[in-house]
Amino acid sequence: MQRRRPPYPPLAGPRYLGYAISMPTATMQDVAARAGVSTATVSRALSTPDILTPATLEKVRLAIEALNYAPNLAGKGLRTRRTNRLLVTVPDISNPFYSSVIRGVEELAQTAGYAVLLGDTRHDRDREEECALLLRQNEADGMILLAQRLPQSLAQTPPRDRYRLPIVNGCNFNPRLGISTVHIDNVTASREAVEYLVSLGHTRIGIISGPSASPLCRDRLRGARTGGRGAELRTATGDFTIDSGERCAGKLLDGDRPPTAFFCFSDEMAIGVISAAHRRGLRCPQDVSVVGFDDIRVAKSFIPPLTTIQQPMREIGRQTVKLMLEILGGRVSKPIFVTLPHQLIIRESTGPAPR
Amino acid sequence: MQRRRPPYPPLAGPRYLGYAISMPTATMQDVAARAGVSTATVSRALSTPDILTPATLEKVRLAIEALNYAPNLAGKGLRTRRTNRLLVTVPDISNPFYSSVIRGVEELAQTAGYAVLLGDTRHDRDREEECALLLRQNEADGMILLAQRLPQSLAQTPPRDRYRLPIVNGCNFNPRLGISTVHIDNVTASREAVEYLVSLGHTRIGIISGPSASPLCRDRLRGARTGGRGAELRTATGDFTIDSGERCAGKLLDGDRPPTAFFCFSDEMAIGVISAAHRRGLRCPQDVSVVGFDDIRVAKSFIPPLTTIQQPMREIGRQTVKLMLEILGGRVSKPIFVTLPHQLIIRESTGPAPR
DNA sequence: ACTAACTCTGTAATCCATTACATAGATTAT
DNA sequence: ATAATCTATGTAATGGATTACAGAGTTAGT
Repeated sequence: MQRRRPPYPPLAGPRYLGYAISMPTATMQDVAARAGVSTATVSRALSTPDILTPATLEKVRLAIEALNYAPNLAGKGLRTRRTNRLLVTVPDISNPFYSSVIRGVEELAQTAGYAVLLGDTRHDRDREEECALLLRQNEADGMILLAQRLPQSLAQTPPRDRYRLPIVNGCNFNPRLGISTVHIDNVTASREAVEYLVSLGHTRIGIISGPSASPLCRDRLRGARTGGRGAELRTATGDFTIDSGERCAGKLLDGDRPPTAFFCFSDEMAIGVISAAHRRGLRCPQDVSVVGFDDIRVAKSFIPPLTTIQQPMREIGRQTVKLMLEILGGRVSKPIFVTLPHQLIIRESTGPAPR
Repeated sequence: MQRRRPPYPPLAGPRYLGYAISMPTATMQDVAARAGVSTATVSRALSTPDILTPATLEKVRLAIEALNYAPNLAGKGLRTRRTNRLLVTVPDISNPFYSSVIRGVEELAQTAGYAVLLGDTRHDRDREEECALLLRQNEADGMILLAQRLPQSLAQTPPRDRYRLPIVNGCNFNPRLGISTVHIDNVTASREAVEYLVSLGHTRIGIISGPSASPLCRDRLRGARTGGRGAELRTATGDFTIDSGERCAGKLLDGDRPPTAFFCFSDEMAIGVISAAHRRGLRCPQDVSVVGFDDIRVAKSFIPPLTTIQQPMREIGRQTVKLMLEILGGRVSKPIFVTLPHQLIIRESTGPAPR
């Protein structure tokens, strides 16, 4: 394919080295020239083929084929002010809960023609702000927040207008923020988990929480307290990882009047708790009962299989995208709160309290 | 901030709804106007501040501040032909091995000023091709392949020129492809794992492999065969998930002369194997020994803690990015193969063969 | 047969930032 | 003092695609 000679000297910088050899990218102009039509027609052939004469369409099709043309999305995005990209922020991508949610996000995003930009914030506030900046720089059409904290820049918009922002929150439900959310009923779920432990006769229960700043954890704590009224609750704060679960459990188990049951805000922490107990010669569920949260893949194959609160992780991801599409389509006139069902799955990590 | 009135009617389409209220995006022209300079100067203030007079720089700084300006990356990318984005394809983001590698990718990419585009291919070939298309559409500067198969479009470039393509392969090492790779020595690692089982006295060993198409699995099979010479090897093919491990183990355990030891190509499959064994009343390691692969987070806290081949997952991710940066910088003149160290970690899921 | 109403394409402005080249003003050299 | 050399900025072309508007060619209406 011939490149038109630019009447003005092109950039001196190196052109895409890789492409130079393998994939000389044809532009729409090249296609237009080869098909003997204008670029407008080529553009229409791609976006609104029906309004073209079949003969014209065919000419364009052939030229596209011959040149192996693929539209440059930067050019398109510049003009349309759409990137067809969604930014997803997570505190830790290697956490199986988040990676499952992301899978759901990816699935629906892809179907809707969006690519997914990943922002692993590593629990770092600066990194969260950087991600928010990406949104302002038009790197993405919208942002799905799975990370705990909200970007500072959000604060500039008054709460009652925030529903219009292309921002959807996953998991952390806080109606006062005014942004749409997809979540489960954390209060009820936690209450049920602790009630179940109480019903097994446990009177000293350890609660392994997550970062206390997040609404999610506050809700779960509230639910746990309601469910555990009458029982003796001891709380420790982890960060959802196995290691933190192990650490927290260690602290409680080595203390005075150790709990006979634990309710953990993630399955990974539950695994850490069981592991810590195991190391101390305590068997699960005979000596300690453990309830997790999420029902990650490994939960049902762990030994013992974990009793846990199941969250529809993939569905949470899908629904955040669905909400986002509604917002981007301008079809939303108030914040929308989607509550998905959870379920207490009773397996073998829980049993009657030791007498 | 005043918007200049366009001499030509702007697009009718809806402007970014979300932004309309909260973040009216200033352009470089707005900044230039406010600072009383040209856009060229604003651009220079951002990219080469030293060549400007301190006074000018300050004027621009103030204007940027006042307008809360953030450069539009689409415009920038269009001109510079750089996106500062890297595409990473994975067969399954919810697989903890891949999500850990991605974490490493994210880390270094971010440091180098790149954003990460995620392509979860779900083991689907069409989806892989779609990702490859993204590269041609200038959605990303380079592609890091963690997915098994190589995109069809790669075949168009002769192998000896492929090192220039902005494509780096993670894990799947195949020198004949001609593209740079980061990997461990899968042959040796597998040999060591099986040799270790043999040294424990096991003579019937089950090998739980992954998709046989991938070079990675072929290498590991080869190593396993070398290490298991003399022993009786039985192979089953899974897809790295817990469920497939369970299924494969079931098949071998329920068959004739069941293995007393298993070597699995992923920790998740190892967990599946132990779970399947457990269901059949077989204890690990007393009745069956199991060796996994990867050393994912849960490995050391599983019960029993898994004996496994440790891969430096984060480092693999980081190194792929490092390689990519070299390629994008044009500093590479032949394919580069990086072999990172692995280590057999002996924990408690392996023991002497039952007599 | 002649105008009105459509259809299909083309022309050119536009999105935003970058940068080659031009130029005004300041500095140094002779 | 005059020419030569720098420095700091501005002007305007450019990247690639989209689309409002204009215009040529058809078809339909009276």
